[in-house]
Amino acid sequence: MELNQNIHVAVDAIVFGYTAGKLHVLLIKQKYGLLKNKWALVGGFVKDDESLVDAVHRELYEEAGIRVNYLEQLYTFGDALDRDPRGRVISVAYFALVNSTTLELKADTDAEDAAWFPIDAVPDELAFDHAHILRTAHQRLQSKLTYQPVGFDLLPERFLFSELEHLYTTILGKEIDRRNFRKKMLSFGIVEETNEFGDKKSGRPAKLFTFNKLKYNELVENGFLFEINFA
Amino acid sequence: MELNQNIHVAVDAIVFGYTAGKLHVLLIKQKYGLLKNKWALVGGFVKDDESLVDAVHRELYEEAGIRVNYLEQLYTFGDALDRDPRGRVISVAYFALVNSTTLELKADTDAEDAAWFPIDAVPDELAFDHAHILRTAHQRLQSKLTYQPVGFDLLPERFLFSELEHLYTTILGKEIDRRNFRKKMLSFGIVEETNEFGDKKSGRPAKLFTFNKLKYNELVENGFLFEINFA
DNA sequence: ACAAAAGTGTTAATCTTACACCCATGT
DNA sequence: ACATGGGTGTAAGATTAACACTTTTGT
Repeated sequence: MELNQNIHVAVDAIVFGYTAGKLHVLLIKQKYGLLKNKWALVGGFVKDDESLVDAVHRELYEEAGIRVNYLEQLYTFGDALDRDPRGRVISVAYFALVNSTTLELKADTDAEDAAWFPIDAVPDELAFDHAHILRTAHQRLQSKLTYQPVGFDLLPERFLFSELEHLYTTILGKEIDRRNFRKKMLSFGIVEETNEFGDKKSGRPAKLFTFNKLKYNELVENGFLFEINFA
Repeated sequence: MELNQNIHVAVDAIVFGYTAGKLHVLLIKQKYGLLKNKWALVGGFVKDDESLVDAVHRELYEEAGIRVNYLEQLYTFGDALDRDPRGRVISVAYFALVNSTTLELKADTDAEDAAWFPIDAVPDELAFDHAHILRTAHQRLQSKLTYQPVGFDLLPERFLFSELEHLYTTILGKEIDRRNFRKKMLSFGIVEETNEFGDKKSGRPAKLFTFNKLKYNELVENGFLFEINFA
């Protein structure tokens, strides 16, 4: 095309994981460039013959060696002309969730290091406008939690009800009535009791539950809306 | 930057207006190129030194001579590599609303013609993947209507309650209980009665109402959530 | 026996739904 | 007087919110 445009297109992924009862985010320490040694979101330039999602998956794999559980486009950051010191770059940001069982990471070419940070302990200064992007993603997660069953994508396939409860209270930063929460969540019919028990240090043994995604999709077809709120 | 990337960045705007009791969308007849004479959304390439929103406003002004009332980023379309026959182009799509009082249009350089189409009578074949983008935007409008007071951006500053009612039923394609709708809408305290009357052909004269945006913003600060649903 | 977390019901208050008649104007 | 759309209240049903004690296990 003869058009003389000099704008570059990147993708960035905000990957959330829930481990040790805390929300974590995946960051990469920059290996080269002006921002060397700063922490940044996983991301990079899109190839000419590659779709945006493919680019995200590629970067996630190359830079951190992970496959995500949930991925959706978040927002395209392209209003600040100087958001990248190397030139005009717009970033299509994606929001991703991984379930905490395998948080294995392998550092690779583009990254000196990849690590999970608790959301309340990310480095003060992130590269580019990534602090801003992260804030946006965190808000999206919070609101999404109430009207889409994304919490399950952060938990292992089998989980304790108390873990689910705790995930909600931690991420939303709100207290919750255990009885009402359980009643409401079970009333949807998308969370099922297994007959296994989780292993815990103390207290009464607790059953493991699973999320029935097929059932959920089926209900959605018929106009079901997931919604979980509490004062 | 030495990076050799050959991806172009465009913006497109889906502009909705509500006139004559119907939802309309703004389209432009292509003047040049392979898609000459096809109808398309307002849009074009982003300049190197221009933010994305600025690009949208510029295109809206250049191609249709309008200023919009509400604008938000919708989605970035960049997965189909062949969505634009001219090369690899990703489009950051914006969702816009204009209030129906002034739907003046002036055609200009990039467009042979600009016109409003009723949403249920858009041309069968739109340029690029614009039919798809339009569908996405239409869904966004429908869902947004229920949890954000965007309906007011489609109406004149002073409007009849029946117009508001009608806007909801038309756009959502649902029936509605007039009494319950009015009660709920008024209960928020963001719609105010003026002491003027609208002019109508027949029936009892009806008061004009206004949307108090300041009040709404104030309420939102304090955690208010607009929500309007009906079976 | 005690510490720790799991599991479980009821009631009051609020919100939602369904429903129909009178009112003010123009013709 | 009649046609047209505007304006209004109430009661039943559904949902949400508030609240505390018993159970099962490990130590």
